[in-house]
Parts: sequence; structure tokens; C-alpha cells
Amino acid sequence: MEKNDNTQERILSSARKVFMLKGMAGARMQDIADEAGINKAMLHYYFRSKEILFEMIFEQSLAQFFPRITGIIDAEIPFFEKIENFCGAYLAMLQQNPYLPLFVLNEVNQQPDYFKEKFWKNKDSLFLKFAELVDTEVTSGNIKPVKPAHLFINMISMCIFPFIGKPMFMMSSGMDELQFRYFIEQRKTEVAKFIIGSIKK
Amino acid sequence: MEKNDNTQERILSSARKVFMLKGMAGARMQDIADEAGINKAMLHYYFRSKEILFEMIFEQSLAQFFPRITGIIDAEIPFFEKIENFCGAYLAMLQQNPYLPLFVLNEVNQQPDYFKEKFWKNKDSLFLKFAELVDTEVTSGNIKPVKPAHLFINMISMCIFPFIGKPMFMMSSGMDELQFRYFIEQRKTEVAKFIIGSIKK
DNA sequence: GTCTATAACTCGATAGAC
DNA sequence: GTCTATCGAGTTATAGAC
Repeated sequence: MEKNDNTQERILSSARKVFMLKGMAGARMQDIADEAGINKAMLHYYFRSKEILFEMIFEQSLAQFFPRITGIIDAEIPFFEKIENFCGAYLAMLQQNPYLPLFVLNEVNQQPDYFKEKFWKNKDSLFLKFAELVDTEVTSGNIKPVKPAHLFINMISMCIFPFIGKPMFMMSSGMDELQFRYFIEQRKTEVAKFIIGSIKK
Repeated sequence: MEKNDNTQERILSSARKVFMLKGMAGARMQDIADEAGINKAMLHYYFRSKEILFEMIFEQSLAQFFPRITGIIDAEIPFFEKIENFCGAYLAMLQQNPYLPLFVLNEVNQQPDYFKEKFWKNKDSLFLKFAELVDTEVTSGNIKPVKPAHLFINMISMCIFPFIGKPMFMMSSGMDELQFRYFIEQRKTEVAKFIIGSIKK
């Protein structure tokens, strides 16, 4: 119980790194142990099994992946500003966690039922809140008539996909790391601008 | 050499199915054998190793993933129609191969250098052709001034991402398979409409 | 060409000393 | 708490009969 906290934290941090990069199927307990500077036995001492360790990481990744949007949605600001705020904030988070989307979506695709059963309980839907907001704006005549589902997916896609397709896009465009970073920096305003350009009256 | 072609085809077809769903790390030779209705030994008889079999599938998947766009890009039709055609055609292809994007992007992310070395040689860039086209339209004053890289990623994102995020989106929105199918059907025109709405003068 | 049996190896997990 | 050593299950790959 001496170095308990310290080691446990190091394991979680290492596990996070390895699982993010390799996924559940590709990750090796040995990799995690190496990354943490300990041996495999210790992993099992702190977390009984690979699956338990994985679930810890996955759960905390999910929480990050789903933005706490209530603040932005319910704010007393114009609709367009909400879009700007959301895209800016979400892109900034993804910049800090570039492997998050592929990791999460991969695991969800791998076992949708397990995910639904275990992690989807009582989760209030970001989508439904957004759709409600869009419908209000449409009926108020503030924006062009658009289908909320498409607008939602468009926005999410343009934020998330660049990180999923990053290596391939970098090859296609010839960008290096720095240029890509700048590219994302631009998107923090460009994505919202693009959306608003399409739906404003 | 009797059933050669037949069996070989069945193996490739089964391997494709399994690799698409599970990825290289998650796929098992046993699964592929079962799917093909043969035993593991036969897999190694036709394809010496799992890796060789995987590369066959991966290479043919890549060819599908990168649309042969020359026909659309070089066609003698207005720019907006090119966008409409591309989005419609690409979404239709993805509808037939819904697991293709996650599979390909996952494996590329897993080993970018290996991918670049082995599969990226002499590949003419879809992106560069598109960027050239956009620049022409902008300087001709046909569309608003937009950054080609952002426009390109926006278009690709909105086509591909719905398939990557499908299970999660279905949970969020409460859609069933049929509704999702209809949703994609709509996007074949909606995506282009959304883009054009944003860049037309 | 196709099968069964098994070798060779990887990896998660545990036993047991310290 | 931490380590070394090792077990046992699962997986790729091969040997050899038919």
C-alpha cells in the first residue's frame, strides 16, 4: 500500500496510451507493463484482468468522447454562436486526444450490443438535444429548413473525421505534422463558418 | 488443381468478410476457415500465412476505398455537378461496403510507415486533383473563396463518417436499420446540397 | 487438394519467493 | 508490493496420411 497510488496511476496512464494506439485486440499486457516500467504480474495485481483494465480506460475515454454539451446548448447565446463554440471546443479536445475517436468508434463497432448494454444506460442523447434546438430555429425562421439528423452528422463528421483519416490525409496532401496542426487550428473556425454559410438565410 | 479457383475464391471472400469485421489483430484463421467451410490447413495451402492473406484483402480494399475519380473530375460538366456526382457515387459504394472505411483507416493508422512504403507508391492523389479543380473555380470567380484542403476534408468526412459512426449514431438517434438506410439514401443528394449551399455565390 | 493431428509459439494469468 | 518462473489456453503454421 506504499507506492499504491503512484503505480496504479502509472498503469492506468500506460494502459490508456497502449489501448488507444492498438485497441483491445491489438494491445498486449507486456506492452503496457513495459510502458509503465513494471512487469506483467503487477498489472494483474492492481487490475485482475486485461478486460477489467480495458473497461476502465474505455469508460473514461467514452466520457471524454461525449462532450458535456449542456453548457453550450442551453447557453443564452445565438444559435450560430453555439455552433461556433461547439466546433471550437470539440476540435480543441480532439487535438489533445487525437487517437480517441478511432479507438472509441472501433471498440463500439466491434461489440455494439455489449457497449449498448454496459455503457449506454441512462446516457442523455447529445443528438436529441441538438435536434430539438435545430427544429426550434427552423420553425422560428432563423435558419433555412434543414433536417436535424443531417446537420448533426455533418457537424460531427467534419470535427472528428480529420483525426481518423489523419495519416492518409497527410500522405495525400503532403502535409507534415506542423502543417496538420495548423490545419486543425484553422478548422476551429472554418468548420462553423462552413456550416453557417450553408444554413443561414 | 481441380477445385482450385473455386476454393481460392471462397477463401478470399471469407477472408474479406472476417478481416473487415475484426481487423488484422482481431481476425482468426479459424473464423475464416469456418466461414469458407474448410479447415485451417487449406488456408495455409493457398496462402502461406495470415499476413499474406491479409495483404491480398487489404490491397483490394484500398483500391475500392480510393474512388477512381478521374472520370468525374475531368468530365465536361459544371463543378457543382461534379460534387453531386462524386458524393452520390461514393455514398452508393459505401452503402455496398459499409465496413470498408473503418477497416482501411484502422489498418493505415496501425502502421502508417508500412502502408506508405508498401501501398502508397505511385498513387496519384485524389486530393491534389481536387484541389487544383477548386482553385480554378475560385480564381474564375465561380464559387466563394475557399481553402481546397478544408473543402476536400469536409466532403470526404460527410460521406465516410456516417458509416464509421453508424452504431453509435443509431443509438443516439434511435434509428433502426431501415431508417439508417433511408438516411444514407437522403445523403446522396443532401451532402452535395449542403456543400454547394455553403460555397455558391 | 483436402483432411487430421500436432508442433511451435504467443499471451493472459497465477504461484510463490522475497 | 514487487519480482521471477511457469502454467495453460488459444493461435498460427506444418507434417503427413489419404
